Amino acid sequence: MEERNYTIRDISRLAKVSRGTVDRVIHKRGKVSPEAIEKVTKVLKEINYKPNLLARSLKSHKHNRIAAIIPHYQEDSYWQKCVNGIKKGEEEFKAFGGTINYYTYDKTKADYEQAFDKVLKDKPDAVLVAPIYYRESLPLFRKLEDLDIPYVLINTPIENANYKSFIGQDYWKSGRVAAQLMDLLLPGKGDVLIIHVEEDFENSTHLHRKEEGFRSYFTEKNKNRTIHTFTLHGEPPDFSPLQDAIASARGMFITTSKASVLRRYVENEAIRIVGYDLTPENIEFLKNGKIDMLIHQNPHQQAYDGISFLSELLLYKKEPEYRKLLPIDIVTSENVDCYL
Amino acid sequence: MEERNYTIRDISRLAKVSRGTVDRVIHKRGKVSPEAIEKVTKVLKEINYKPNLLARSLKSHKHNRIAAIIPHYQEDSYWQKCVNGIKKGEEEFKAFGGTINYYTYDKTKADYEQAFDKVLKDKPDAVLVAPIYYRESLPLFRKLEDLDIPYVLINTPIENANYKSFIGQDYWKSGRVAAQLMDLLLPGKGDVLIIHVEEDFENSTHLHRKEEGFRSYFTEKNKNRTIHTFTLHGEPPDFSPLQDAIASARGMFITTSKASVLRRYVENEAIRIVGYDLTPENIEFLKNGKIDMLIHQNPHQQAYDGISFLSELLLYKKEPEYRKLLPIDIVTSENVDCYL
DNA sequence: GTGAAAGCGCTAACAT
DNA sequence: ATGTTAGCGCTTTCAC
Repeated sequence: MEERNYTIRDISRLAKVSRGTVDRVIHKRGKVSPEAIEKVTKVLKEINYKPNLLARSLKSHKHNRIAAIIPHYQEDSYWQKCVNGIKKGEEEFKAFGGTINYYTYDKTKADYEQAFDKVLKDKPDAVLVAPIYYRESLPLFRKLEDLDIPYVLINTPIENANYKSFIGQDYWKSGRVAAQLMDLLLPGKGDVLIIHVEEDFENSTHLHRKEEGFRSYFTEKNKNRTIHTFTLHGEPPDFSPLQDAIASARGMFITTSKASVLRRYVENEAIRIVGYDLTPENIEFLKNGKIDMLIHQNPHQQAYDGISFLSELLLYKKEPEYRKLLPIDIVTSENVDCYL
Repeated sequence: MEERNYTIRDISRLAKVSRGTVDRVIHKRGKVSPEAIEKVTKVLKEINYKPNLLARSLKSHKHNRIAAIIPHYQEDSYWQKCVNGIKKGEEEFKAFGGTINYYTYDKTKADYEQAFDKVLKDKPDAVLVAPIYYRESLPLFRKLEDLDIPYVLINTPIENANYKSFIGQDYWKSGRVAAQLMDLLLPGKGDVLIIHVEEDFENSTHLHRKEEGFRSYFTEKNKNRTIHTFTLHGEPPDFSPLQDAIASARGMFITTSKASVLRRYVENEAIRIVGYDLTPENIEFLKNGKIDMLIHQNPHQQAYDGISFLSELLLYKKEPEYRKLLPIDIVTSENVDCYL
């Protein structure tokens, strides 16, 4: 039981080499004879050496800077929660001598690219990014890679990028979950609408995946429901495309956080609504029964995990999980409070 | 932006005293002249000093030991998950030079007390405990307090104890959630049974609270359903008390992890079942539709958080949250995978 | 009451 | 190729 942790000094004694050599072997910095390498690695294995991370990072104590690139959050409760998660991580990161700089972007591609450029100029030690634009992201990521700056993605996965970690949800599965809930809410039959409220729908792969998941559930279970898809644009959205379909529909699956907006538009009180995200208005409607179910994407946790991963990477050189898929939380009026 | 962190040395220079004096002031260890105290505190305020936690804990590197007191887990998937959570925390804790010792107890009070005694003899630096016995716990906790050993509770809250933190669920609320789900699963009418499978029901306050929450939902919503409660004993449980009620019941709420056991007993395939915990058999039945919904108590997270809290307390003297209530996760066949 | 100095474990620069 | 050593920031012991 008395398993004191071995130190570099212990290893050097056991392997009968100097501390410097041990360090060189551990970090593969070369200039070591094969025999020495062998002796040291042997000891390393035998004792199952775990370096003292505290000491390691104390030594290399440079003032680490993380850049966080996220959409403007002042008027957006989803991204506000994300910022809260970052702030929570920042607290801890600060105590170890780091800082986080925020680079927010207006929801336009140009602004996104501009924010990114600023980051590239500032050369931080690591980057956390919520990249809502797919196509535009890849070339920007390449630049980070050229500068050897590690980066972590949250919320939106971008394929073919060499990020250290992606933290978010399996969107296809979340669509399946939504379908199951809808099915439960509408026993028997009843038409359902899938509604995307998003300007740049083509470029929003995650919404496509939600829809695919949703439809796959009914296909697989051989439930024949009529399902129509609509994409709405504008702020506030132009509802006219819905006009005809809404009369016969008994349920709506809203793939963005706009469930409450649709709820206000639709007069039929009995229509069942499943949506995403715990925005204040969504919560209000959930509590008074006007929205039935919400799926929680946990922006707070995503951001916090992202910062944690990066701090551990910078401080202790600990490699993060490549993909962290957060659970697909089902939220009702009864359990909503514990997700806030 | 160039906010380098100040060090003790900086402060000593600014206040024109020695590093030792600065340290004595910071830690209020006395033997300092009033003038020195004043000079130092003034500087401290001006620069908003944040000690480098890394260095602090590197120095005071005593080999920290945490004791984990939990029920035997070899044949119990719930407590196995708890152990996994501890193990995950242990990984990190080890890297900072700590160890965790396990003290498991057979599900009897005597064994619980015995395990506790062993802990008291070993005098660890901190204790994580899952105290399934209410009445027996308090005097044992007092002994920890006498020894000034901080302890954290998971799973079961014990009132009037001076624990550093409780991590678990709001059981009353989880009963409410179960009720809402049951209501959704049984549109309109249908009798429901509440079933406790527990030897020492009287001493299990958390089960009472689940029942209260469950009933309160229906009362509050003015849904008049017939609800009967049964408590089963024995291993395997003696089902005879159920015999009469089961024929007319359309739903069962099982307050422990034994949903699958009841599922196997009841012949009526159509009966709706809401239970707790992701045991392998529960998961199997959930996936093939024989159980409808499960509530996840997240033992893994509870344990992990508990260890994290204690390590941070020991390493950095960081006080944990007094109560951390984990979300009441609703689990269905579609989202179960992301909770595993 | 105060200051000087050693040392926690690891890293990297500098000798050899 | 290998060994030695200074030093990261903090704490604590030991002189004074």
